[in-house]
Amino acid sequence: MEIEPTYRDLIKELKEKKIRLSYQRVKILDYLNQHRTHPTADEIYTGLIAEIPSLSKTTVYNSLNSLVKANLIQELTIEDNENRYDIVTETHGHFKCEECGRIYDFKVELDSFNPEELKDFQINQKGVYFKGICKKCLETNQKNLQNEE
Amino acid sequence: MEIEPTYRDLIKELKEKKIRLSYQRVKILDYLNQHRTHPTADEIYTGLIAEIPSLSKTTVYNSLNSLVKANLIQELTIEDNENRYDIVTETHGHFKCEECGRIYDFKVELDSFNPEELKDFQINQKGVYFKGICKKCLETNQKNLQNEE
DNA sequence: TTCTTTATTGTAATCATTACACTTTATTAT
DNA sequence: ATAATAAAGTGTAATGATTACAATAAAGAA
Ligand SMILES: [Mn+2]
Ligand SMILES: [Mn+2]
Ligand SMILES: [Zn+2]
Ligand SMILES: [Zn+2]
Repeated sequence: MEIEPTYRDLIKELKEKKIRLSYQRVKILDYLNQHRTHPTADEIYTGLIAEIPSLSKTTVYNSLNSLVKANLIQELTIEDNENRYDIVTETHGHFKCEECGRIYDFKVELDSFNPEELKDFQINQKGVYFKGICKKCLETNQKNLQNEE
Repeated sequence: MEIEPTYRDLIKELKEKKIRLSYQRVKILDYLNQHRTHPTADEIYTGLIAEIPSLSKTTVYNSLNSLVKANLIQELTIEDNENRYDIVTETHGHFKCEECGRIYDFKVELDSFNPEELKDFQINQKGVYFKGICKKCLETNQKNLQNEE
């Protein structure tokens, strides 16, 4: 696979971490870049299997773990039964709708937030997860109520 | 099991939700009240099996789910492979040490924080999870380095 | 007590993720 | 370029937390 020049230094950095940017991994990265829905490993697998018939689900898991370790992507643990992946590695909040399951991004300023209780702690990662019902679902519910009358 | 008078109104509220405060559930609640370490279902089971030899792990899971639904306890999803439980239901932050696994509480003021992106969303729950290395582990690491010299 | 509902228990099933052994591909040395 | 070495991909089996299910027990209502 031809690699664009802009990726040169990235690849170099990965080489130092001994993480190769293989065909499969680039495709997974590309999928995450085009699908900003915070997909699961299974969704990524299903989305790529047509284009890469040889793809193994194990490869998806292995690749995602490598990419997380290289800090190219972020792993989200919102529900206990599924990990999700995000190509945006900067700290931001995630809202999961308990009705439709969609996950929304929102801005959160946490750089300046260092709680007293964690003084002298080394903080590596900050996660903010909200749950509730999204605007779309609230509107749908409202319409259904009106139709029932 | 004899129930203390202070629980009277609580039990009434639970009755309305059709959730009975059985012997096992009270014991689980009591365990969570005495062990503020955010234990897993398995840790609760192991901690109670000596006192309640008939206890089933399924009961622990069922009870925890009922207590969460009744909002008597809170479910924490920090890592994907284990849910943890907290008798403190007020919103607060959790720090998980990546070295020793301990989970620390910290204060977080989120009542006033309503991100622009979630305008018109119904927010039911706010979770804040930090990860890193705790003070104890950092100090231990430091000592080990000194001894190696 | 008798009827009805809810809870407990043990076992089997589920399902996301990982372990493992093998093959393929990429990198390095000769 | 060829051979040797290291990393990655693949398929299948294992793992492990959680849930489903059916039978039994306990609690509440009548
Ligand atoms: Mn995101
Ligand atoms: Mn807590
Ligand atoms: Zn929704
Ligand atoms: Zn620690």
